[in-house]
Amino acid sequence: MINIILPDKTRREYAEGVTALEVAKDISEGLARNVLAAKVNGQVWDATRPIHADSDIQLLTWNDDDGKGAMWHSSAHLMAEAIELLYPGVKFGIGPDIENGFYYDVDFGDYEISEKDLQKIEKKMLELAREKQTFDRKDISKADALKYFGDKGDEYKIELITDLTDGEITLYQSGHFTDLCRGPHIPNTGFIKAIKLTSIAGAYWRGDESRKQLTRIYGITFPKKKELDEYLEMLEEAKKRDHRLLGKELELFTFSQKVGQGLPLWLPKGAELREKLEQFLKKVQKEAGYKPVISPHIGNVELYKTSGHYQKYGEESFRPITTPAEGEEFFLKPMNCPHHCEIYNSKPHSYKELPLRFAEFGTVYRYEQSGELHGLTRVRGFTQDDAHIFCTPEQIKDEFKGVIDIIDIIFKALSFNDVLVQISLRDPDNKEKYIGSDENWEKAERAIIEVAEERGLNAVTEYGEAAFYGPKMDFMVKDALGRKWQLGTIQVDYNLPERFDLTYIGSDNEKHRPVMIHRAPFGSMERFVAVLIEHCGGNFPLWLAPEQFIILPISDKYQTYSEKVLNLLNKQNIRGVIDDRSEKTGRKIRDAEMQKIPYMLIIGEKEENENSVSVRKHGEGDLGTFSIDKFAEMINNEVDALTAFDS
RNA sequence: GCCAGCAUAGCUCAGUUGGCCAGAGCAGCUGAUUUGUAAUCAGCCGGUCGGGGGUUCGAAUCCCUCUGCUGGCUCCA
Repeated sequence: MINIILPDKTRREYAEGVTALEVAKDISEGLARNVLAAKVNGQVWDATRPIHADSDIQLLTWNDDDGKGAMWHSSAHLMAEAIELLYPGVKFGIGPDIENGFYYDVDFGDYEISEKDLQKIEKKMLELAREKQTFDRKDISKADALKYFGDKGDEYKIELITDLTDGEITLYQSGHFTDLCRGPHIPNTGFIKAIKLTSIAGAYWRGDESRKQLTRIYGITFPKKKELDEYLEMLEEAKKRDHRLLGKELELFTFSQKVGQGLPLWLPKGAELREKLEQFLKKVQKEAGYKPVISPHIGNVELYKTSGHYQKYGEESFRPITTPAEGEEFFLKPMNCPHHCEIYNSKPHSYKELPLRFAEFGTVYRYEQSGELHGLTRVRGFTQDDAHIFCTPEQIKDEFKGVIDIIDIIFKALSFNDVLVQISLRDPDNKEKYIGSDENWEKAERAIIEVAEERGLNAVTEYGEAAFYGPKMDFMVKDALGRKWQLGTIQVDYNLPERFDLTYIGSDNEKHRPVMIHRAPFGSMERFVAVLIEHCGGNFPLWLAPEQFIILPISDKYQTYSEKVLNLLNKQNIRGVIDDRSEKTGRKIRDAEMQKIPYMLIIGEKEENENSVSVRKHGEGDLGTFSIDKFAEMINNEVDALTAFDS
């Protein structure tokens, strides 16, 4: 007999060789029907795989990420089976589960595969799923595995097996399909009730562009048809919120082939929005003791040789600009920090001045590969809401706190309520990869971890993810559709202070090396605005809306009064316009609704007589009649509610 | 950068197997209308069909090439 311990610490006795599924059945039939896989002593296992020793087990269902993983990984096998039946002789690469579904890389040989084939494969998959094929695990020796795939002519699997250790190789067979796989899998394919193959694309074998390109088919499956429908609806909604589409519709930004790819042009409304964001952050930063600095868009090659960026990126970036007479070389600045280091170096510093915080909305240019460019999220010219904090190692913790406060204020003002944090530390087994003293690293890493704990941040710690120059903390938000976006970042840097020979005079009258902290709460204005557009679907919070209201006069008889209202509101810093077209009110309302303008002020005879406005709220409808002052007060209250912060 | 797909008016899109001056709706302009909570009517303007080259009696349509966009891959100081 062996002991099985469940997550609630209850202990049950079973015969050796019991499976997680049998344990589930013993608890309740209903539970057993939902078990996709299990965790045995922290390791993911097939629900049907025998357990031979005392173990802690956790049953995994569709509600667990690992349960979904097992389901999608199994779906990849199911798809491979369908493909093999439909296109005999194809060869398979790898087919893992991913965050939203799964994919399989396939070498289709001479078959021509396009989007149209996906339906056919889906249909076959559903057919096979109904057969409730089990996934049977088999241990196999390396030699036998090589023989099996050798006979099949599957060179990709052979390459994979070659890198594996004999004794650790397993195959899984489901229906007609046998795959090299470490598992785990769901009990049978019957759990897969709804299937959607979402896209098809090329992918290099093992991500290496010198190797053959395989066809990657992405898909997702669900245990219920309804969940697939919801997922497809979410995709539709995401399409509607695409910032490239809304950017065009709401006239926020554009691109021009003539200006150059990846170089965004901000239109008046987009610029208004961006300026509001910048003004807000500037105000917050001023309160937090930041000093504005300004640096030019190019820098001498020597600057980047000192910073080290030239050695690392000089060859694969924009070519230098050369002066005609002297032949001096300048680079478009890819970062602001080298300039800021020289600002620091412009005079000697005392420990009493630290921390020094230099802030700049600095526009930088990076040569991104053309295939990488995407709307505003990946561009070649963008503006970082950058700042560099020069401080002592002891001050790192407080400075992190200060930056986190700023990030909190900003995320709150923009209703990003779901924030995830990643702490990236150095790889403890590979310390020589990093610059800076052991002591300093330990101090900084400890400070970051402590701050995260004290602030109760929803943080995960990744070892080996730090930059070579220091540990960092990255902020991710989940948008209204649950999609994750990486935004702000805080990074400790021991490298640049060294390279630029930054110093301060300590209380001991000796020279010391400051630590530098890079931080950008938004990340870049371009990327942030893109994420914001998609988060709110173009319905910007009132304080950011390029036009907060639009006046809709019933007829041109009320033009004078409309202008008076406009002036009164403008004086209170409320932004708006008048729609003085000779259109019917219904039409003006429709257009204003489509432009997602927060408030529509309808003005006719009644309003003019009583010095009021009739207010309609975007997406909600008629709010009734307000005096101009009352309306202004309402607007200002709404703005204050989000943008107020404690300094 | 690589693979695949796409590119017709400011926007969204039609344009049969190559064949008469390349079309529609919206936007814009002009006029009429003076309008009360999601589209008033009429007229007009607007395109060397992404650029270049080729095949053909004839190309938006077929071929080559360049540019850009989209989806992936690789990359991201």
